[in-house]
Amino acid sequence: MTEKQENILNAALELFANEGYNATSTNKVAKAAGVSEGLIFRHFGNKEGLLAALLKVGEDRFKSLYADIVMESDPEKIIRKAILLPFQVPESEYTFWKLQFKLKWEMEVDGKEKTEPLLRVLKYAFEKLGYAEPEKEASLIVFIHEGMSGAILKGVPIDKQAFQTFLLEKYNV
Amino acid sequence: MTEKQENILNAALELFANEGYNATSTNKVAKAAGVSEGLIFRHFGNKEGLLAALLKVGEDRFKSLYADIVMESDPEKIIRKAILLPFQVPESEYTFWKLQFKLKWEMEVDGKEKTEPLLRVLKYAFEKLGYAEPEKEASLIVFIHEGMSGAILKGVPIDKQAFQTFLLEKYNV
DNA sequence: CATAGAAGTAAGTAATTACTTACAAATTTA
DNA sequence: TAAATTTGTAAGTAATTACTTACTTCTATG
Repeated sequence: MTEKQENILNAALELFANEGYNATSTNKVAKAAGVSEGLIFRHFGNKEGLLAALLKVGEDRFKSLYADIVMESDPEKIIRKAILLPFQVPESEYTFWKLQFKLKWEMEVDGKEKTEPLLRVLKYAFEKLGYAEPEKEASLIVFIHEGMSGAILKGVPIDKQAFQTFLLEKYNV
Repeated sequence: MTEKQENILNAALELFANEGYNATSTNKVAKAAGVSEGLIFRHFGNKEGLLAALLKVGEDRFKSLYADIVMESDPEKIIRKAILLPFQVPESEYTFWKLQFKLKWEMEVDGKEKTEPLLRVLKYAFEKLGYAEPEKEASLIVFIHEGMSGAILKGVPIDKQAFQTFLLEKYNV
């Protein structure tokens, strides 16, 4: 991974996440990266390849985000960790997650299968704790995640610390 | 509003909502509407004007959606109606709402001020009912709305009837 | 019915798009 | 150090883009 290659990826991430994939030309990316346009195609084949390279990095980020919680066995801790999840994303990664959310709507990158392991472990946790509707409780957590994270990433001002406490108390965890 | 004008609006709605605004050329809209491309510009000025015309229709739809709940004074009924809100959107309007969600991410159409009246009335209701954190409870409802509606509009299969009951019981309304 | 204005079209336009090609410089390998 | 490969660029390309122009057809009204 050369320096210019990283410049391209950084510029593309910034532009795709803020202006959108379709609204960002390869020309714009090249200029922002301080690189000739041809180099993008040399390294990534085509515009989609550039996006794919960006999303590849994301896979690991998803896994490391879910890893800790999926391996947990104590149901209360599972729910606690699940609730804490969106609050633990460092602000330095917001651009990346904004891209994730944007693509979910701009392209048909569903992300449905990405939340699937989280849903499964949450369902298990709610089951163990005797909730009447464990599957729906699990979905509800994910919906809250999506709604709240979407708002945060779009810049709606939220007292994250206070909201985190609010949710933890709601679920007694 | 002539017939061809409506054809343009219908075609644009369908294409913008499913393929995205930036990914849809005026040429594509014209062909889908069975109309010359020039007619789009005669009637709507430019591509943005076409989008604006589409969103104008939406304002009324927002208002009629919120009207019933904002005028309610009984706190329990407010919460009940707020929860029912997303479930009452007829499937025939899904394309329109998909466009709303898509634009929120594709352009910087925030929609923050659109949920503001709902937030206010919900905060009032939770206050009256003695909830400790009425403002956060209100936000939570909106987050659930956004997360759930997003999933539904993206085609994730959900038993809407069952989930509606689940939420109503959770809030005892 | 005459005529003005609105509705509609076909065939353009310049600019931008994603992508290529031909070639040079840097770096690795033998 | 010579050869091969990789990294990089400048200047293209054809296709597509949003939008215009010049013109014709419809439709309402005095």
